[in-house]
Amino acid sequence: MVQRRIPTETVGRLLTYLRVLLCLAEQGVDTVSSRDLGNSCDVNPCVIRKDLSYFGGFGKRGVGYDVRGLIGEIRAILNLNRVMKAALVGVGNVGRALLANPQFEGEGFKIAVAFDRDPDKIGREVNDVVVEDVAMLERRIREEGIRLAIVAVGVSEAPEIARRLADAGVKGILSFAPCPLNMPEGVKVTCVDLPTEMARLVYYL
Amino acid sequence: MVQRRIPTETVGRLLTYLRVLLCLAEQGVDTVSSRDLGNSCDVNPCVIRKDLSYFGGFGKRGVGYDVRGLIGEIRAILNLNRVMKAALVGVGNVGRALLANPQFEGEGFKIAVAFDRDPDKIGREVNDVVVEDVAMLERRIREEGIRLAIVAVGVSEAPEIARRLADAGVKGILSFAPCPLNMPEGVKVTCVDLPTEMARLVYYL
DNA sequence: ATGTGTGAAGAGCTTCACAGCC
DNA sequence: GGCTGTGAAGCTCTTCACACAT
Repeated sequence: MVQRRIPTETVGRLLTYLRVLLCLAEQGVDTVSSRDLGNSCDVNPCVIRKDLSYFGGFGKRGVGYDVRGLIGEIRAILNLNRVMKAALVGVGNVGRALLANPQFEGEGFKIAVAFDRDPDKIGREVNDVVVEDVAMLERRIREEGIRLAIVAVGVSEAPEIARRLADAGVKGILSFAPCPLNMPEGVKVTCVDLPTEMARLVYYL
Repeated sequence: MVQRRIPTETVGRLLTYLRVLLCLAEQGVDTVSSRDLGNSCDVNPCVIRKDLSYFGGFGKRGVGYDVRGLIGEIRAILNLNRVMKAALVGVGNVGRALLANPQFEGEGFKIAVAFDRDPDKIGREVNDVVVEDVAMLERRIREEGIRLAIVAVGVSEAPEIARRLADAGVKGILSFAPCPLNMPEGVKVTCVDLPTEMARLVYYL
């Protein structure tokens, strides 16, 4: 696996392939061709072969790709072979749903700490995670060496929380607040915004 | 507003601009330059000016863009000026959170019908929407003329539900099930998959 | 026969640089 | 002085076409 120049688009598509491959594996499929994978991912087969060839030849000519093998290769490329600790800030509707989601655990993520400001919630245990006081945020993030966080608080608090997370050493934030977070260089933010996703669909109607 | 050849990327960025502009408007900001907007969106100012110039000159030289005016223009470009009806299938954790989310209403979407298969849920009212039997899906979708749907059911049911929605005339699906839906040509699917978004962040760590 | 791997050609997007306007 | 609007240049990504392996 030689890591050369990788198009940014490729990274996004590798994630799509991984998602579909995990489904195929669960269905007991052993081998998949770039054509079949392309159909499921809505991606041109040429693109798939090119994407994978950036990292080496994982397929067998005349046959296709070994599903489990390819899952491993893509995980290696994307640094997903270890379980990664994450912090959750805000244990409301969204936060609780995330804690309850078994998919995270299954795919290499572990919500190791959760914070809220509500005294009624602090100390409560949700899915093996004890909710802690948000005042402890910086200290606990540093203690646990956490670099990934999920922000599930309101718009009025999100920018402040994000700044504190970044100061404490967090490098990646998944935010559910529909507002800009203005992070310093080196901190990557992904905003999960459902009305925006709906609007994107509208454009293609 | 002349609609020429628009890069696909531009559509995605227009959505980002819109999100940030809505925040600015709420903060009472009247005017914004491509540089300031670029900082908030993490996009090069040149790109913003180019994106907007595909549709006409919305800015004032030496000044910048009128925030409210630009919101209107982008909404017009993306066909977001009418309230759009949507269907929700699956009133579980995620489904209920969506029904409770006031953001949808505020941004031009109205969940007009909701379906579930659980007899205990059918007939219940959640945020002014009565949960209906999923058996009525095709009929109600056609009656309401709905073209947009949110799929919040499990992986085992999602492909079947999606197929039924497409057969009933739905053209855009926002899915929370982490599996391929294999839709026919002409139906656009967006998959909201949080572990995948987390994995994307990991790559940039 | 079937399907991958890959250089080369082609398409599309981004950056540049500066004219034009406030 | 400041900022937009836009052709042209530059670059990256995608598509093509075919050699090569099974």
